[in-house]
Amino acid sequence: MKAYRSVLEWVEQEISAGRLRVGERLPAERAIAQQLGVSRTSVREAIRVLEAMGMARSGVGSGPDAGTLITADPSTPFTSAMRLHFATSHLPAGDIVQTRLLLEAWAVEHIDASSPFLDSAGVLLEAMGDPALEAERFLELDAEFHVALAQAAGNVLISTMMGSLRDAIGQYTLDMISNLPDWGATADRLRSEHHAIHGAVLAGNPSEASRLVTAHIEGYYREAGFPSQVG
Amino acid sequence: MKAYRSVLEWVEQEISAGRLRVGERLPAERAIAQQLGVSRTSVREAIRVLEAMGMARSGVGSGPDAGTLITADPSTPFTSAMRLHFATSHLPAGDIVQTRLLLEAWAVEHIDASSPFLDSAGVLLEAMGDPALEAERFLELDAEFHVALAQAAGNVLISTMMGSLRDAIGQYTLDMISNLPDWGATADRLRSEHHAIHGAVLAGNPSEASRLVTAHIEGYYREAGFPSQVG
DNA sequence: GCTACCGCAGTGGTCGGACCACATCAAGTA
DNA sequence: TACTTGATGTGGTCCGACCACTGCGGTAGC
Repeated sequence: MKAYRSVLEWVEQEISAGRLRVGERLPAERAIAQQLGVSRTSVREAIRVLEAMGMARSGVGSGPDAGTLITADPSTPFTSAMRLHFATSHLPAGDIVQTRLLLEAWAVEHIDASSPFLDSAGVLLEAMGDPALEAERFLELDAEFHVALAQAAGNVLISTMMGSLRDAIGQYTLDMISNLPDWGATADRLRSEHHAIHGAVLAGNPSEASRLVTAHIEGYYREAGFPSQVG
Repeated sequence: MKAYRSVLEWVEQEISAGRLRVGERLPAERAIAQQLGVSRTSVREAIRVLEAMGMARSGVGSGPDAGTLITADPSTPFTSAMRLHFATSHLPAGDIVQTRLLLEAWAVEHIDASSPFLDSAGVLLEAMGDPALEAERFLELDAEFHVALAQAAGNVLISTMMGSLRDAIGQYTLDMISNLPDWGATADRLRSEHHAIHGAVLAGNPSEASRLVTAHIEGYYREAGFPSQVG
């Protein structure tokens, strides 16, 4: 058993047993090392892993932001893992787009009409209306809009994965703009499609919203000449 | 910029540029440290993170298994991240089951009938036929069967996530057996449902397969008294 | 008495060096 | 020729040191 593994196990046990809770602080590195009979080096390696898992966040100094805090941010590992594996070319972009399509269609079909995230989506919609918007900024807002819709469905796992998928292929999607014959025209089309989706959700028509969002995403990638078949 | 972050960035750049490929070896820790002007400690912290991401595997000694190898195993980060976050109770089991349901229904609906994974699924089906099987072993084979089906759909991301979801709530699912009135009867029902799903897939009836697999999963959790509503 | 400053203490961040366990390979030896 | 043994290079672990940062409290100056 590697030393840093035993530290990870200890932390996981403490969390599972409820002795460590999200928002609380881990003991100081030197204290953990002494308690578990390992070196501070090994403790630090374990904390690095926890950090990569979105389970911890370290801060120097004293006071409320100091020490190592237990967090619960599932998006951290998803995003970075997806990005890295996408970089190895062992995770095809087509698979990512396909998955995004699946999650997103499900999400708009299961939206809670009273969710405050629907309002956030509306605000983003307005922000995207600005015709002077740069393509890059537009796509950022676009991504936020879609994630807001997913959040309105109330499944943290699905909305988290969706956001991470979008992040992983963000640069990729941006690069594809150059394949478009007329970005302005495309942006206009995306705007009206967004409003149609938002409208269908507000009108309580989930199946129509699902149909629209599927066509919306497929349409964009098709227009931009996405190399692999989706949907 | 933290030192170990710069090491991670360097590795990611090397991979993106194609100078490091999956299956190749990373330079020795001491060499990387010298090249990037950081301490070996920082290099090791970065490698720990890569390991947690399923991007590397370290081995001691000399020879083919020695050194740090670049790998591409997306299931590693998903599984451990999901397990940890599930442990914090910030990731509801209901969300996990719901997601699994979504992915699995999609998978059986998009199966490539010529995929060799369908044969693996058949073999697992036979193995599960043994009436002397322990419940724990049965559930393991069950999980493998479902993952095999997902693999037959050809989307690595979806099959990977499915396997990880199953792992994350594996212990949970196992504990739920004690809620069942009669495990033997349940196992028999699961067996026949598996055969029906497998049959529908082989018969080229994806929508029926999707319906069956949804009922299959929902039925099990409902019977075991799953606390939250699914589907 | 009040205020501004300064140092103390405790945190994570980084470093260099040391030693170990392990696996291979080549040189030396029987 | 066959076996032994040492050299070499890898990751695994530990230690001790020092730095940067932050908050708190005591202290000097007003």
